[in-house]
Amino acid sequence: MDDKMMKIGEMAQFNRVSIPTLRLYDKVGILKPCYTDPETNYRYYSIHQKARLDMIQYMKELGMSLGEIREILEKGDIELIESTLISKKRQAKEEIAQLQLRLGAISRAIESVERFRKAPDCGMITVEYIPHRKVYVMHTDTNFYEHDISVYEEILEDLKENLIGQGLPQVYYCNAGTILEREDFLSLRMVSHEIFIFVDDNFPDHDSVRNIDSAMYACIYLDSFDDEPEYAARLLKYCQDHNYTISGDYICEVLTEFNVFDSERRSMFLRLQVPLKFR
Amino acid sequence: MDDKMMKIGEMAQFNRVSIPTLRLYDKVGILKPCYTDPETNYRYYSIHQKARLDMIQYMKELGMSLGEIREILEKGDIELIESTLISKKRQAKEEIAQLQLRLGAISRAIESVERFRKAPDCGMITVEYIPHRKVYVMHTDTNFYEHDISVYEEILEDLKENLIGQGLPQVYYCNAGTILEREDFLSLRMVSHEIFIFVDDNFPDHDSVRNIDSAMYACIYLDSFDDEPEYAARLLKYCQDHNYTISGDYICEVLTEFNVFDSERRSMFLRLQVPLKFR
DNA sequence: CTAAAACCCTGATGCAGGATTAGAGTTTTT
DNA sequence: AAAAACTCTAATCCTGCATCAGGGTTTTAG
Repeated sequence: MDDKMMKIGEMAQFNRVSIPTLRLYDKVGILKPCYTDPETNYRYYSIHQKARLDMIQYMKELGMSLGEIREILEKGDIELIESTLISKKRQAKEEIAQLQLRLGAISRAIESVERFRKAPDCGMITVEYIPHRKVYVMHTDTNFYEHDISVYEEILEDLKENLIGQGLPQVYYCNAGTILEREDFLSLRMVSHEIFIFVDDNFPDHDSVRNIDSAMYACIYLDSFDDEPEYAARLLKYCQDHNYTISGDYICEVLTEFNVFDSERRSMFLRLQVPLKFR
Repeated sequence: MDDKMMKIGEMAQFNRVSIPTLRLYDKVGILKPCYTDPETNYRYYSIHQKARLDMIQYMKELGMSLGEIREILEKGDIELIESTLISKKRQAKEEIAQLQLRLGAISRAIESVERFRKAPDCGMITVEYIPHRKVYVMHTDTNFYEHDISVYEEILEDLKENLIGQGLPQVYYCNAGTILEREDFLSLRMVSHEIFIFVDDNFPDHDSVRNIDSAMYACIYLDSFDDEPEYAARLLKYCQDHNYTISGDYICEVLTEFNVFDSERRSMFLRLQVPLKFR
């Protein structure tokens, strides 16, 4: 015989797999040693079995589970091979798409952290240019300014449900905010029935998607939802003192939200803002 | 108290997670219920804990493990958050790259199956146009035509090692082949010291990478390595009978290789080919 | 030839992030 | 008060191995 029998260690080294792996493959039945000593249970492999091991490794690289590999090897059916490959292709595409979304989300999170580190002090008022943004808006029956935090949590949960219902990845859920109509802000009536989250520019257009035009904004920074009415009033006073013309709706934007510092409540960093029109 | 205490079931439903998940989060210490009845061990959650659960889910979507999440939640350190995010970003990119390669490999495998299904009979001779191809070549000291299959297996293993050494994904390993110099083929000397595999067109250029120009080829199909010399002779005779001018090296190309049909040896589908020059 | 080194065996456990189930206790509804 | 609905702990399962522990086998060195 030209068949040089190899013990499991040689076989493993020859194919750059581990010994436990070969034993596992034996157990699940995808690569049985061509001879097993009935006395000692030692496994002996033939050089020809390398071909099969190659095939197994190749199929694994294609993303197949050992179960799928076994099925294919058992049936040896070309149709099954093809249908499995096609399903693996779809799967790989889906995973890539998922990871792309994740990557985007991570990048936004990193940006958010950066913003947090360089955030101005609470109460600081600025006038700054804010580029175009896109938001996904949900209308609510209740005015959450009238209620306590638990209502806000519920509404947020509704928004999440809404998004998932649209088949959108939850990963967009990060920075939520609210919108107050211009007139309400001007008279400091804290009444809002709109909650939103920011979405990518390439987010598909939709009834619930609203574009917020770029503009100069008067902004005030704060770090708690509870203080919003007070800070909104300060912002309004600032605009009046400077004779600025408020040209659109008021936005309460959650810049960052790290629930890591306080296990009890949300700890946030907010920016209240109103668009201005000059001349 | 405006704190409505929720039992685990309500909390789970409210946040669309499973009950075992909440229990797990309790156990690993990333989300402890705000009150646990010491008599019954019932867990009671506050609505405010939703924020933290949101954060956990968000971090999970970013690809963090529960251990990493715990670390972040425990330390609440912005530096740690940022470094974790950055490492997750790198990780996600790597995974995407891996999946892209897999996707390409799957597509090639599907093509290979297609080719197998529509393959001509053994012994069929054709003259066909074959587009440009790129191969990764390895030179060998031994002439594997002189030896039996085990030497071929070893050389193949060397090739694999070679590829991995280059940092190339093993997934390219699929269709190998051999090259015979023109003169050797003309006198039917089966002597080859070159084994290769096909690589993508965008594979980086390299000493070992060789381009095979597009051309018309005389081809013969067969399904076993053992018959190669006989079929090579038939191919040569065919070319001579038709007065074709052989313009380059002979290639033995493995079209498909399914080690699923025969657990003992490689079962393949081969195409022997020589480029022709007309006029 | 014998002792030591190197190998091999089975079977158990661990990893991650839960799902599922069993058996027993608790709360809520009828 | 009984039944239904809920909760508890603890165990087991999933994947694809890695890593023991405890005990046999083969090979090599002296």
